Formats: sequence, C-alpha cells, structure tokens
Amino acid sequence: MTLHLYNTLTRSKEPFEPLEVGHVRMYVCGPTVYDRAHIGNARPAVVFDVLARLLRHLYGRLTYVRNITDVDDKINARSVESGEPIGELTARTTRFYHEDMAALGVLPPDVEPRATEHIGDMIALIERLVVGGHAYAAEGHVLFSVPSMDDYGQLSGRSRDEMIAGARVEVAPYKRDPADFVLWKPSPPELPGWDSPWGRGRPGWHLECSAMSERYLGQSFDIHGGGQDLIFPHHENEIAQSRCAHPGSGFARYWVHNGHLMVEGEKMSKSLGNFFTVHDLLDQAPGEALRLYLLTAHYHQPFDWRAEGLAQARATLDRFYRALERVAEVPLPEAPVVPEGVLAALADDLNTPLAISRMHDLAGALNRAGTVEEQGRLKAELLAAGELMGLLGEAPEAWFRRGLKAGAPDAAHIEAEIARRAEARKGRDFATADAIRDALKAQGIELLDSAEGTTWRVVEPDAG
RNA sequence: GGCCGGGUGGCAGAGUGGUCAUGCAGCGGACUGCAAAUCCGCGUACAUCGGUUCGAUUCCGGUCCCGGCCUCCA
Repeated sequence: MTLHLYNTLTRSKEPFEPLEVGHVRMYVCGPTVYDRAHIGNARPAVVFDVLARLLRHLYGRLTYVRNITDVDDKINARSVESGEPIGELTARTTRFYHEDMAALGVLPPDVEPRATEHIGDMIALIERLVVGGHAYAAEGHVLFSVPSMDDYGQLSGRSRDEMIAGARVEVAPYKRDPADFVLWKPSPPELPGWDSPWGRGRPGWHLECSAMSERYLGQSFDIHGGGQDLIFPHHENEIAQSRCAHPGSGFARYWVHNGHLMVEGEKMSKSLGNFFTVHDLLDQAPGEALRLYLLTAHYHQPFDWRAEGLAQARATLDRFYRALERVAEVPLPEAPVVPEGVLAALADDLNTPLAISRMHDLAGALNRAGTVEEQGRLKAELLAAGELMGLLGEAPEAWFRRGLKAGAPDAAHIEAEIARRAEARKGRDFATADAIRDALKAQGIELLDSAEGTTWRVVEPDAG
C-alpha cells in the first residue's frame, strides 16, 4: 500500500517515498510554551500523531521530532506581566502541554528538543550563512539576505516583489532589503541572551527549527509539518536558512500543513470569548472524544469547532464501545489482522473522515456477526483501526463507567440493586423493577437489559 | 490589492464522468414486560450561469458567497 500525501511545495498529492528505505524522518513545529494549549494547538498534535502511527505501521521505523520553543518574545512578555521567572513559566507550561497531549492520546515524539539547548547550533548556522554571503550583521542584528537566494518563495508561492507590495512589511532601518529577516537580535540585560560573535543576543524565530531539524534528522529529511499559518513566513524562511547554509541539500521533501480551526463559525479569539484550552475542554468531555472530533474533518480543511459536534463525537465512541462491549468475552484471533479499508483511507492523504466511516462499517458488521470466529476477526479489525487512529484504547466498561461521581452509588451497591431487580423481574413484578431502575437513573446510573443480563453505565447529563 | 483553500441532503462530512458514502437527527418495521441498544427499510444533496460530453455534483470558464495567509498566530 502506497502512502500519498498532499505536498504544499508542489500543491499536489504525491506518492510518498522515504529517503532511506525502512526509516522515515519527520519534523513538526511544536508549541511556544507561554500559555496552556488551546484546541487549535491540539489539531496539529493529533493530526501528526495519526500520521506518525501510520508511518510506523507502513515503514517500520520513524524518527519523529517535535520541538519546544522556549525562547520567544511572547514568553518574555508574559513573564514581565506575571512576574513568574521565565524558566519556571516555560517548565510549567511544557508540563501542562505534555499532560494535555497525553489526555488526547497523542504519543510523545521520539525527540523533543528545546530551543534554549541548541543556541550553539544556531550560532554555527548563522556563521555558515554569513560566510556564504547569505547573511550580514547590522547594528547588533544578523539578518538573512533574501535577495541572496535565487529561488526564495517556492513554498508559499509568492515573489519577493509581492511581499514588498504587502502593506504590513515593516522596514527596519538596518535592513538592506525590506524582505530580509532576523536571524539574531540583541538582548538587553533583563532579557534572556547568549554570547555570540555579534554580542549578547537571542535567536530569531525561524532559526531554531533549521538548527534542530538538522541536528536530529540531517540536512535532508522526509516530512516537515505544521499549521497552515506557518507556511509564510516561518517555513519559507526555514527553507531559506537551511538550504543556503547547505547548498545542494534538499531540506524537507514533503511539506504537510493542517488547516485552521474556528469556533461556532467564528475565528477563535480571546476577545470573542470563544477561546478554549484543551484543559478546559477535558472537563466537558473525555480526551478521546476531543481527539475523535478533531479527526472527523480532513486535516487539510478548515475545522469548525462546535459543542454539538463534540457531543456527536462522543456518541460515535459510545457506538464503537457498545459494539466492543457486546463481544468483550470473544477471543481475538491469533494472527494479527490489518483493517484494510481503514488503512487505505489513511494512506490516501490521511483521510480520517473516511477511515471513521469504515470503522462504522466494521462496528455494524460486528453487531451483525453470527459466529464467534467472525466476531473475533471484526473485533480485532476494529481495535487495530482504533490503534492506528489512537482511539478505542480503553476497556468498554471503563469507557461507560468513567466519571462516576463522588456521592454516586458504588459498584457493589449497583450490582446488589441489579440482583434485587432481577428477582423482581423473575416474579414479573415490573413495578418494583422499574422503580429500582428509575431510582438509579436519578442518581446518574442507567441500567441496560440484554439477553445476557443487565449492565450499567454512567449517564452523562451534559452529553447533549 | 496579491497568493491559497472552500461552497454536498435537517446537521456533520467523504467521494465520484453514468445503480451505495458514513454517522447523527427524522419516519416506518423487527426484537423487547417496558426502556435502551441492536437489526431491517425509507430522503428527487451536490452555490449559480454557461461550455465540453451520449451523459456532470464530479472536467473547463464566468459569476456570487465564505474562510485563511501576506514578518514572529498551530
């Protein structure tokens, strides 16, 4: 099965071929750690987590690098504002990020480099650029000379002239060309800074990804990912830095960008009050539901985050887990199974909505299955599909009984009531049976009868 | 202004040059003491106007809307 990916560089869907047989290398732009991750930060993390799982499945070995940006003017500003020292702010925010991503079922990347630990690599990169005539020092700054690169602008598809025509280009007096961008800038004593040949200073934003991707993945690697808003200027400038520092190197070959996220049809922003952090949303729904919801639209499309959509994602997981719960005792086949339909959907440029619909097909077939062998096979396929997507990792019972609140009846009490009700039903005393069921329902416990007996689950009043 | 990406049934959301998306919601039925779940069946959907074609939601062009980016926002 051949993976196809939409490559921003060529604006077309291409068959994927790793540079090295059996080993894929991927770099994804990670968070700037100055605040809790919002749901828009979660989308690329989840999308590229699915891609990472797929790459490991298809090619065996993956080196996945996702950085932590811990030197940045937004961090400095937040620290000044709150009084919290920068080191504590970035360490705390990084910890929160890890917790939130884990709740979303996002596996850790293989390498998670911090910018502040690679300043030496960045300085070395700047020196190469200066020697090669692609960068120059001016007033304590070092700038990348955009006119020094013949084919600048390939990724974003814009010419230098077009950029200069843009009204928002601020031309600092020390720039030789309006399009030039900062590689290194001076730091006053109160801000983080490192000694360099150009004085005490700190790196420009684009530099860290060039330096760290080279350190861990080499001068040429397979996939570079991030949000669509990073295409310009961030990724364009990364390409400029890396390829001019190492003439002849290819840098990243496939550029994969996820679409942006809106909330209830509006652009997400703090002023509109529709700014959701992952942490807040985890109070409203299980992380797995947030994750599934993010995967219900193709990664390339804009995503409109809506409360109703989240409830639907949760209902979808209820359906999958119900199908699995019904065959909880059915053994899995010995040989590993591959869910071909789901795999094919994901291999086609990560078509997660189609993959989910094929998981629905599997769940429906599992509900209809007549023999234990068939049930075992379909159960295994659904679970394997879930693993590729980072879903269905819980025991069905745990899924349905999550959120059992303090003060609610405990499991032993519920089981005793179920037994009492079974006696009543046996004696066809349905009034008593229904009274027991209603009483538990009022306490947030729902009883479900089936041919095999009665099970229970926690009712989520906020599920609608 | 420039560069991108879109407009699919009540909702979400894939896909395709010519009988099927899928899920939720709705309607009917089976099953059930009743619920719930599950199963079966049911919908003249593809912004608009032209063009190409035996045939277009799908290809081409115009129009109208919507969204993103255009120097540090995933």
